[in-house]
Amino acid sequence: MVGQDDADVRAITFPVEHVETPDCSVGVIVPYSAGGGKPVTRVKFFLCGSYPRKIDMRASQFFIATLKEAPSDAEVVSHKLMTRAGMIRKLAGGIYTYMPIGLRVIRKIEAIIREEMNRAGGIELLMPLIQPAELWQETGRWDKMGPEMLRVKDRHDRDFIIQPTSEEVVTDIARGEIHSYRQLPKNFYHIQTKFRDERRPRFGVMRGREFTMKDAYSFDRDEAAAEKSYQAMYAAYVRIFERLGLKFRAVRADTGAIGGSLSHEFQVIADTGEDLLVYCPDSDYAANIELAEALPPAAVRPAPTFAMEKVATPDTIRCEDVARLIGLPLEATVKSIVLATDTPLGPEVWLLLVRGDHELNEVKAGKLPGLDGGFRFASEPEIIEHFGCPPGYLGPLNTKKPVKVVADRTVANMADFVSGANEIGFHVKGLNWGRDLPEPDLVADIRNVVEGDPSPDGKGVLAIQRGIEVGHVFFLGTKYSAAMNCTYLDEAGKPQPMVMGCYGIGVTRLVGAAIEQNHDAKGIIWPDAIAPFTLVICPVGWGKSEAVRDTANRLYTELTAAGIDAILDDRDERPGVMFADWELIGVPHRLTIGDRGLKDGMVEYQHRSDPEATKVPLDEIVSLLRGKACA
RNA sequence: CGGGGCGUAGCGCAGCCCGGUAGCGCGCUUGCUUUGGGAGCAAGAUGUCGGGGGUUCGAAUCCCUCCGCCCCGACCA
Repeated sequence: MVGQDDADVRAITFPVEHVETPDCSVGVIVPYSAGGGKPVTRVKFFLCGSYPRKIDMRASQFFIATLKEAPSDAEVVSHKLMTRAGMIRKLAGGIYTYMPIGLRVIRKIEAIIREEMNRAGGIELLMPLIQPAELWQETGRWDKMGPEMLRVKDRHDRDFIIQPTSEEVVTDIARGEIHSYRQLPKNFYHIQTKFRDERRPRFGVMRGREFTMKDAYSFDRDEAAAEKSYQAMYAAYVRIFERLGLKFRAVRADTGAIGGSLSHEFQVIADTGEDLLVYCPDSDYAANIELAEALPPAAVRPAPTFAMEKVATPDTIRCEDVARLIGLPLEATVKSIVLATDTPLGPEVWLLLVRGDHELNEVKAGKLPGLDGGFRFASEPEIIEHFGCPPGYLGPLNTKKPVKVVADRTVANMADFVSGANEIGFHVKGLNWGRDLPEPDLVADIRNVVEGDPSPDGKGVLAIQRGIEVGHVFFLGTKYSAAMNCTYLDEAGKPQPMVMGCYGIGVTRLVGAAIEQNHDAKGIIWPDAIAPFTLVICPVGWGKSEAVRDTANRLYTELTAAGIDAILDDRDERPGVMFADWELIGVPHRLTIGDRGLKDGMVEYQHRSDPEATKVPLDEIVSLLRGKACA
C-alpha cells in the first residue's frame, strides 16, 4: 500500500505492478472491493502510457494558476474559464500552451479515445507534423487548399507543409505497405498536432490554429467492407462521446472539401455552438443545417389574384421594411441574392431568390450545376451592369441584361409576391411567375430549413438546436487511393483501388465543448471521466491542525490506493480561496476536512453541482467516494 | 481580404482630447494580526507606455509607419 503520512514526502513509491494492457495503455492493478464484496483485482486506467502519473499529487507540488479576471480578448465562456482556471495560456493568435491542469484533461480524453479506437480495431501510428509538398501535389490539394494550409521551406528551398490532416501520408503508407486483399481491412490512426491557418481564429481552443486531433483512416477492399469500417467507427464515436459524459448528437453532414459520399458529424449540444443542427423529435432524422433538405411545398402554386403594380419604396431595402411599408406579410416578399461565377468567357451573373423570411444556404447553392465550380457574391458594378440598379431594389423582373434565375422551391410556388423593381426606390407587388415574368431557369432547394418545416423523412416537423462539431466521419471511397494509385491485389491477382474512410475527433476542441456544456457562474463542472482530478481533498486549517493534516493525509493515501484520481490541497490557503479555486477548475468531487467536523467524527462531501455539502462519518467516507468517484 | 476597435506592471483598467514627476484595483514580496467562502493593517518590488521614425526644450499623449490582438463582414442580422 502507499502508506505515507508525511506531508513533506515528494515521491512516494507506489508498489503495484505496472502492466501493459492489450490496447497499449498503461494501467496499474489496484485492489478493489466492489460494494463491500470480496476484493477483486481490476485494472484501473489512469492516463495514457506516454504520460506517467505523478502518484503523489499535492497542490503545493503541482501548479495551480487561477485568475480572478479573464483576459479581455476571451469572448466565450470556455475560453474565459480555461484561462482563469489556468488550463491554457495564449502564445499567439489561435496558439496556446496547455498548462498542467489543461494537459491532464487532454490526456484523459486521449486515453478514452485510444481505448475505444483500439477496441474498434484501430491501429495507432504517428505521422509527421511536417510533410513534403510532393504528396499534396499528387492529390492536387497543394493548389486547392489555399492559405489555410501553412507552407514552409527547408534550407534547400524545398516546399513542405505543416499538416492540417493526413490523408496523403497515410495513403502513401498504405500503398507502400499493403499489397494484398489478405492485409485488408486496416484502420490506422494517430493523435497529432494539426495546424490550420484559420482566417479568424477565435473562441480559444474551439477554433485555434494549432490544435490536437485524432484522425483515423480505414482501408478496405470494396464499398461494402468500407461501409462496415465506417459503421464501426460511427459506433466507436458514440461510445467515446458517451464515455466522455457529453450530451451530443450525430447528424448527417455535408462532405465539404474532403470529398466523399457519406458523412456524419458528432456535435456536442451547446447554445454557443457555431453549427445549427436540424432534427426531428418524432424520428431519428438529424442533419447539419447545411445539408437538411427543405421539401417542396405540398400545395400547388395558387393562381394570380392581383394585378402587378409598382410601388414606391424610398430608402427601403430590407425585406422586413418593404413588407411593413407595403402592408403585406414578410412571407409575401422575395429576397434577391446576386452571385457571380468566373468563367473563361468572363463573369456570369446569377440571381438567387429565396422568400423574405428565409435564408440562402450557400452549401446547397454551391452544388447547383454551374455554381458547383465555385462562386462569389457579385460586385456592385456587376450588379448595376446587369440590373441597372444598385443593391436594395433588385428582382427578377426586367433585368437590364439576362441573368440566370434560380428560385427556391418555396419561391417557385409563390403567387402575387413582392420583389425589387430594378429601379431605385421601387418594388413591385402582385408579381406572378408565368404571367408577369418567365418561369425561373432553375428551381431548387437553396434555403436553410426553419423550425416547423416538414422532416425530410416524412415523420413530423423539424426542430433546430446549436452544436459544436467535435467529430466527423467520412466515407471517402477511392478519391485518394485513385489519385495516389493505392491499390491491392484481389484474389484474381488484379489490382484494385482501396476504398477509404476518414474519421476525426478534435481533442482540444472537445475540451472547450465540454466546458461550454458544463459550467456555472463559479466555473467548470467536469464530467468525471475527463476532470483534471476526480476528487479534491480540501483540508481547512492545514497549517495549524495536526488532526486535520493527519486525516487528510490518511484519506488521500487510501483514496488514491482505491484508484481515485485525487489531489490534496496542502497549500494552507484560506477556505474561501481554496473552494473558489477548485470550483473554478471544476473538480467534480470535493472532500472537506476540518476540525469543526472532525471533533464529531465527520467530514464533508460535496459534488461540484450540489448546492451544499453533506456531512459523512469519517469511517464511511472512503467507501462512499469509491462508489461515487471511482469511475 | 474589407470595415471598425484596442495595445500602459502578471491580469483587469485609468491617464491621451488639452504634451511637462506613469497611476488605480487584483496578484506578487516582507512583517504583524486573522483563519469554514476569494482576509485586515503596514511596508515594498515590478513598466523599453507594442516596435521604429518624426514634430518638440520636452511625447504614453501629436504625426507617419510597421507589428500584434479583438470584433464585425450576404443584396442576412
